Amino acid sequence: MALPPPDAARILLVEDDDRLAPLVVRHLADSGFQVDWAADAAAADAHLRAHAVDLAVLDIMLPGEDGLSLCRRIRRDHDIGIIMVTARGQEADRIRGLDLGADDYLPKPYSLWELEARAKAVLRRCVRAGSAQPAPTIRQAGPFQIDASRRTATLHGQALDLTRTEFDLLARLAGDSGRVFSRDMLLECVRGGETDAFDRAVDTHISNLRRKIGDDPKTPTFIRTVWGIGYRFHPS
Amino acid sequence: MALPPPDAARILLVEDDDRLAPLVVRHLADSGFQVDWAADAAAADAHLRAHAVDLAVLDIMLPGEDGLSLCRRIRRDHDIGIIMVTARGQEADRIRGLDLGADDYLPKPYSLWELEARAKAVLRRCVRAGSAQPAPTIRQAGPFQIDASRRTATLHGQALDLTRTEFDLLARLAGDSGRVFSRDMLLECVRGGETDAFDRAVDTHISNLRRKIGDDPKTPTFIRTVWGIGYRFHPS
DNA sequence: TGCACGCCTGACGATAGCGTGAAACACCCG
DNA sequence: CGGGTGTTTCACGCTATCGTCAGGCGTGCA
Repeated sequence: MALPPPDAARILLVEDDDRLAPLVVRHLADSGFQVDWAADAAAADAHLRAHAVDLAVLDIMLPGEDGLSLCRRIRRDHDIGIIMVTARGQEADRIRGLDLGADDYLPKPYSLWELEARAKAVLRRCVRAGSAQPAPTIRQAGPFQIDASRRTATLHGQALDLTRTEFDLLARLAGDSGRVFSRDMLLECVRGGETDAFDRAVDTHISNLRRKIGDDPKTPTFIRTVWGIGYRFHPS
Repeated sequence: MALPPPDAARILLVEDDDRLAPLVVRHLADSGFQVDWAADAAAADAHLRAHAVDLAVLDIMLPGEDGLSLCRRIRRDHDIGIIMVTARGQEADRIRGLDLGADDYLPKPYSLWELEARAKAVLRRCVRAGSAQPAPTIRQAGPFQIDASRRTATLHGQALDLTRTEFDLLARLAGDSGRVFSRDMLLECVRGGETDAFDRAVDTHISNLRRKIGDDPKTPTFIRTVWGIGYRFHPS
């Protein structure tokens, strides 16, 4: 196993399965990360207090305190990326994980390659954006160009006629390509926190938005449904 | 952040560093410039095609196409000032030798005041050199001509009889074509921040202004309503 | 002091856009 | 393959928002 470079991103894997964890550690380490492994929430907490970490990969199912409340606490106390890992058939948990501030989620079983790719994506976003999220006034996302101060969006140079909500949704999604957003997160972004609307209203806006940008909902190119979770934007 | 004056020079910052860029934008805006921020060359290109810009500040290190070829293309296609920002001091000499047509060079790290000073210097030179440049206080926006110092406005050469507020509104809106202004922003720049008027008062002035410039409120050409947000000026 | 002008406000339709429910459809899991 | 759950879409009622008008008020000027 190659020694990671001194400036390698530091990942903390929180996973109680002691057959799986060493494999993950090994793979991520081979990919150039500096990886530590905690088997439960208490160990993770202790490690986070003692060491700098850039990204936490949390299994939801943990002995003792579960990954959800750990996620919430990490998000509150540390400025790091979070990827939640969940066993299949835990839709509610997955959804809540995102709302607790996870940057991405990964259903089990996942390929190590997939985890590596997502870890890199999240780290890229974290390093560049930090916790604050200043957005360029002009942003290019694939064939889209989104101008925040003018509230205009173009696709292949063609101006889009979007409503307020549609524009806000597109700007939020495209502003963080690849990141998964739950409906509640999107609602909050779009309505500024206080609204009593059902999160299903987001579906309607996404539907309208897809129609306006010519995205076939059966095989969407840009705005992709993450089943049971929400939506993510894909620039290509 | 203070709103820049309507006749402010327009700067396009092309910088991919999400931590640095907002600081620069903020500082330049506070210095009285109108600033837009593009995170990569593609976004910058698109913006330059669509909007008037007086000065581009380019980072050499950009994702995708680098700042050097972007600089060359801007120099070829647009008659605007260019300041290149280089990552390291020694590169500045090399860049200078390449003669890409930049008007000035700034090595990183630079102070915001230094950038501000150089921007002003370059803009001064551009204004002096370009014979086609209108006098500083007079701005052309589509068929409108707005003279800030004399506080007069003409449409197709025909003088408009505007009240003080109407003129300020028109000057502010037309001074940054396409940009969306909320009623609060408009109120603030018209009343200088000290007023307790309802933002709906803006609607009345817009209504009166539209009548005077012959803009049908159902299908406005120049002053367009952005539903739920505010207003924007469109020169065509 | 009286008048003219411009600004603000409140009221009143008109309407764009939003949220909701229902129905059709797609997807996951056993 | 079938049940259950999540998603897409549609039409419709509702609300927030907008455009306009008339009236009151302050200000500047003659």
